[in-house]
Amino acid sequence: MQEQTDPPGEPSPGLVSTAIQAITQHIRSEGLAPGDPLPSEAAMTRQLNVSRTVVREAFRSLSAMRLIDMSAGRRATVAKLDTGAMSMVIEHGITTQQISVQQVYDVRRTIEMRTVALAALRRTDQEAAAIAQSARLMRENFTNPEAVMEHDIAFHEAIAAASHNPVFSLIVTAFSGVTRRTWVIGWRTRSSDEAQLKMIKGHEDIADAILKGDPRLAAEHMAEHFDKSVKALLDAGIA
Amino acid sequence: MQEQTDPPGEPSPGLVSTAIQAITQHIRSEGLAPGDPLPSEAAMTRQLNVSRTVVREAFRSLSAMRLIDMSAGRRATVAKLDTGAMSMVIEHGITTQQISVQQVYDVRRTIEMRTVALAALRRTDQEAAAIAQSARLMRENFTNPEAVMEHDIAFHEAIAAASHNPVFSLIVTAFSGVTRRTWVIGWRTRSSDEAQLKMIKGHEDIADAILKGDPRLAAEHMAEHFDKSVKALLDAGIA
DNA sequence: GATAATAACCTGTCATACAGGTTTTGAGGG
DNA sequence: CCCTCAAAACCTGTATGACAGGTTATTATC
Repeated sequence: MQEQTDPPGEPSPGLVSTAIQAITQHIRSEGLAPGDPLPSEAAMTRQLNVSRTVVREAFRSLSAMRLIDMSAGRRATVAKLDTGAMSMVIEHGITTQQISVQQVYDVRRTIEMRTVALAALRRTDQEAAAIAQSARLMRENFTNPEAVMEHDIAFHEAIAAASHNPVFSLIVTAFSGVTRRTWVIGWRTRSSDEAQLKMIKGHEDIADAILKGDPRLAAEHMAEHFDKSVKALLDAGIA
Repeated sequence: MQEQTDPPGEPSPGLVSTAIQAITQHIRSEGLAPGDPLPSEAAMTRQLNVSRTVVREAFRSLSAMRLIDMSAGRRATVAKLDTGAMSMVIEHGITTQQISVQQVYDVRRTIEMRTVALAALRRTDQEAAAIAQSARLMRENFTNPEAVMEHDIAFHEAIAAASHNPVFSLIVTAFSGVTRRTWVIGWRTRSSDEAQLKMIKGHEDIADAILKGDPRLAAEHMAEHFDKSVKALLDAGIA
């Protein structure tokens, strides 16, 4: 069923790349859905006429990108959409100073102005409650920065989820890692309790607007929130 | 210099994951920049006390995500920001029907409304010329759909580049793969030459607005462009 | 001191082995 | 006939050793 006799013309971009393509191609052509099993490594080894080493490196690569799930004993399965790979790319860009935190915030602002408007229009009651809940937990734990941060992140992810567009969720979640590394800096800049509570109030305003189903108001509050956050980071000297 | 004697407490998420973390950690702690060389596989093998198999799978995984570059004989090096991984994630989402083309277009619209405005404000003369050039090439090759598509894609990527925020470029470029799979459908919907030329005119309007440095006008034209594109896809029955 | 040959090092691929997991099979008992 | 449970078959995770071929460092020669 296959003639893998190294057809001439290819400068051989490596067997592993070929194997990766074969696997993704398999997913595509078989129309596999998340959870569906992939061929075993042995099967792939036979099909491609390469060593198990090559096949394994291909599987492992796809697993690293979270396109497939692997676990001992079981065959690999098609994975649900996951933000793992994107997060790593963004983190890599940050740590190697190819992108700045401020640039990430600009993108976040752009995207979240949209997610918050969509959320106001499309949120279910349950989603609105979850968003409000995150804001409330920020206030309740406000003496514990770490907790506030996690609820803040959950807040933004919940809004993205309520936009009912998983691509937005994907991107917003991918940025969460960066947020975890810089959040505290912004928090510290808001030195007084008053300033910190005001920032929390901003979140509650957003949640309210979403609950009321007012996309314009929600976007307005979100813009304000981001402008203040960026200002806080700039005050702290973040490039 | 290392005590990798399997400290208890970890439920062992796999040696490869550990190795991946060790490598990214190395990049971080050494402050490596793109092009800088990483330790050899043998060195990593010794440092982590694992087999070369494990280390290789870790390197290969990072290479698949384009965080590092590998080539035979040479040591791996830190990679420049690349859209490879993101593209694969998006494609995976599309082929497994976890996200729809329309959802991608909504995200593109959101982002490109911003990139076009930024481009109008920050573009260099050279960038403005490149953008205009892509639009012109669309018109010149307009009997060759494939060519028009490639210049269309280049057009949008050039605008993202002119925004001077690599994160936008990253995302826009990641979507190019999806565009390549659906573009023709939208083109065919514009059955008459007139409709097709009108669509090209839309691109020229955008390029002009960027050249003039008018962000508002540019965003307006971009919005119009996307609305028409989405309409074309919907007319063609794309979910 | 420049150049070319050589050695040392490095990655790419293969074969094999074995330790656990997981699913399948099948025998035996109710 | 169905249920239970243990053995078998299959699968992935990791280790080891080997060798081809590419790249860099070394060294000998002119």
